[in-house]
Amino acid sequence: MSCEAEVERALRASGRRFTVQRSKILAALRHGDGHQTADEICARVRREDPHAGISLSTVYRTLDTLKQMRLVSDLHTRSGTATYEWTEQERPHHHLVCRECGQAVEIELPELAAIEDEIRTRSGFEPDIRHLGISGVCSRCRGPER
Amino acid sequence: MSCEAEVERALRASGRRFTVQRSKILAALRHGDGHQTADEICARVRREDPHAGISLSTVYRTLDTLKQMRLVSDLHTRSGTATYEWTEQERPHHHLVCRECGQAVEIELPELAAIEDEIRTRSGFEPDIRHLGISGVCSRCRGPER
DNA sequence: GATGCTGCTGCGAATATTTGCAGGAGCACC
DNA sequence: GGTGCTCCTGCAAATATTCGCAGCAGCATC
Repeated sequence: MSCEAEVERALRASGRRFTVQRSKILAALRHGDGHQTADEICARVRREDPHAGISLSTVYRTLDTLKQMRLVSDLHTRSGTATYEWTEQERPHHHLVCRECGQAVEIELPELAAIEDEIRTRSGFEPDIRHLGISGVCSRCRGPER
Repeated sequence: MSCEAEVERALRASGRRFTVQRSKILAALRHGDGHQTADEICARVRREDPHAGISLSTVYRTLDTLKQMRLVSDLHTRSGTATYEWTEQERPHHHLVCRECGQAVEIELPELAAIEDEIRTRSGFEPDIRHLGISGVCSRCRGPER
């Protein structure tokens, strides 16, 4: 899913439309450095194409759509602002979010595949564990105490 | 941690204070049926004690504090409003949140303990996987399609 | 039981996010 | 290339959540 055409196909396949705005948001998502807020995405779109303004609502709505299509995942840290990132299908990863300092670190957890199977078998729910936000305390914040 | 006195002790131990407001929010959290929004908690406090009003900011702030103390966990579904619940330390559980209909179902996943160890060993991060929101598609929403 | 330090609260304002509605624009079909 | 059906967008308003600040209230200490 590295090419815009594929996203377009996916959108069409689910009865959605491929619009100029969506295309631009897509580009912004992929040109960005991973974790961007809705506001940043909006600003980036405007920067890359100063003429075509785009409304923040549209950014939120598009992100929501892409989230439902699993092309984008979001992360709520303690900062009060959610960040979004393009889901690299090649390398799923998760985030360890420190409860103390709010820092988020990436980690890969291939072991989770087994849990997915477990859920699928036990409840009929089709889980999508490709981007968890796991809370806890990072080693730096734990350090001084113990 | 079923008794108010214990929470009081935990608060004190971390240099925080045990206030009337916190006590009431605590009660509301435990008298409620599990998943309440900040607004509902605020309303419940006011209902149980019409005299002492309590501000919504305080509810949010207290929830944040309790979250940091791991006594409360939150869940963001697609509805745009977060819900909070008292963390039953006796029976950790997780939520399967359907991407289509937004419904959240509880599930127990003791297998996650192994993943916690894995994270701890590999990164020094002390994870707290006691209440995950796992997104996916529930069996009901999957049903009609296939 | 008075005092002082500092965390907590309430309030209002600032942000973040969602939603209703009317008009515009994809896209399938002719 | 025109038509119609819907989905999508922009805007503004509604909600949800956080934050700054001044005053109040725990709690430790005397």
